Amino acid sequence: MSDHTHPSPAESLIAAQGGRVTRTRVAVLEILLAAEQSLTHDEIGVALDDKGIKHDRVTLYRTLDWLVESGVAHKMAGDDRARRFGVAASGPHEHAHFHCDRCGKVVCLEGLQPAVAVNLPGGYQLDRAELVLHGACPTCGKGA
Amino acid sequence: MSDHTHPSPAESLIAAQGGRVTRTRVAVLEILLAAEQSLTHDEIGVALDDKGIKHDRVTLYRTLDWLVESGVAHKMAGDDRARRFGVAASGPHEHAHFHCDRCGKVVCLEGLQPAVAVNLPGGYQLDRAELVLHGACPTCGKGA
DNA sequence: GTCGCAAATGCTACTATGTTGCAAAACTAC
DNA sequence: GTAGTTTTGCAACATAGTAGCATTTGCGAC
Repeated sequence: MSDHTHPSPAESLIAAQGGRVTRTRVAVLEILLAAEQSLTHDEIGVALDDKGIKHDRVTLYRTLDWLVESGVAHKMAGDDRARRFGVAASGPHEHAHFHCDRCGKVVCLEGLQPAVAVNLPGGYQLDRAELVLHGACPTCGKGA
Repeated sequence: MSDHTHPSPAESLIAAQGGRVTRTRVAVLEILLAAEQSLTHDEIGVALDDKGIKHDRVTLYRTLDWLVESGVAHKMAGDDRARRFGVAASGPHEHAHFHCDRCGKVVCLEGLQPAVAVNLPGGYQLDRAELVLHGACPTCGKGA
């Protein structure tokens, strides 16, 4: 489908993970890269429709799963039962999330990881910390 | 069912919220109070069976919902799609959670709230912070 | 004590989210 | 172009949570 004059960043990112460059993966990754906030399966599916990319619900799940396993994307459980996905930027998992309680959007706050120098009680072994901030995003905070 | 010689802490806690003292609510709250970790609907349902309390799945959902709305309990989204519930101790929402990546259990770490002196980028209004620590709990950490 | 009312329960059915298995199609290497 | 493996698409299934409504039950009034 793709002629050799398409060196898009999404394609090379997928190829670097040792995966096949398919139209679905490229489209999904481009959507994730363009989005400033974490997206649900449903939102990505709609964006896929806008692009005119034929897709299946299951394929989308598997594609997202592959992206997460490859370390390209990251998934997180929101307030409801829908998981959200976003591109994992430079750092590994070391970034915080901001959840707007009004519009429900979730944005990734890169480059800020507080000192989680918590005094753990027993023999707890800390591996990584996940910080979720709740409040109002700039858009919603301005209106109210 | 209950004679007036039953001044259990769970009963009085429910009554203090202006709710009716039913066997289901009392039993659920006692289970939550006795549990050291957050429980899923399913786990609470099993515990309810052990107590011999007849219950319905929907009733359990509504009971937990009521407890959360009353401020007695708090709910949180875990790694999978199952929400977990625990009793909200002294503090409001100001406590961290520890998630064991091996056994999947979630415990509430009371009395530790790190300095979330995060420099928020735009006009974000911080309301509250939720900290989830990942790693191994004492039981799992010892075994491996 | 018992009567009545509102809250809570229990049931069925339904929606939403995510998963599994397998055949067909597409991507990559040769 | 052909072969081989991955990925997709479809259908069915599994799990988590919700909605509506009739019945029961706690609780106050009488």
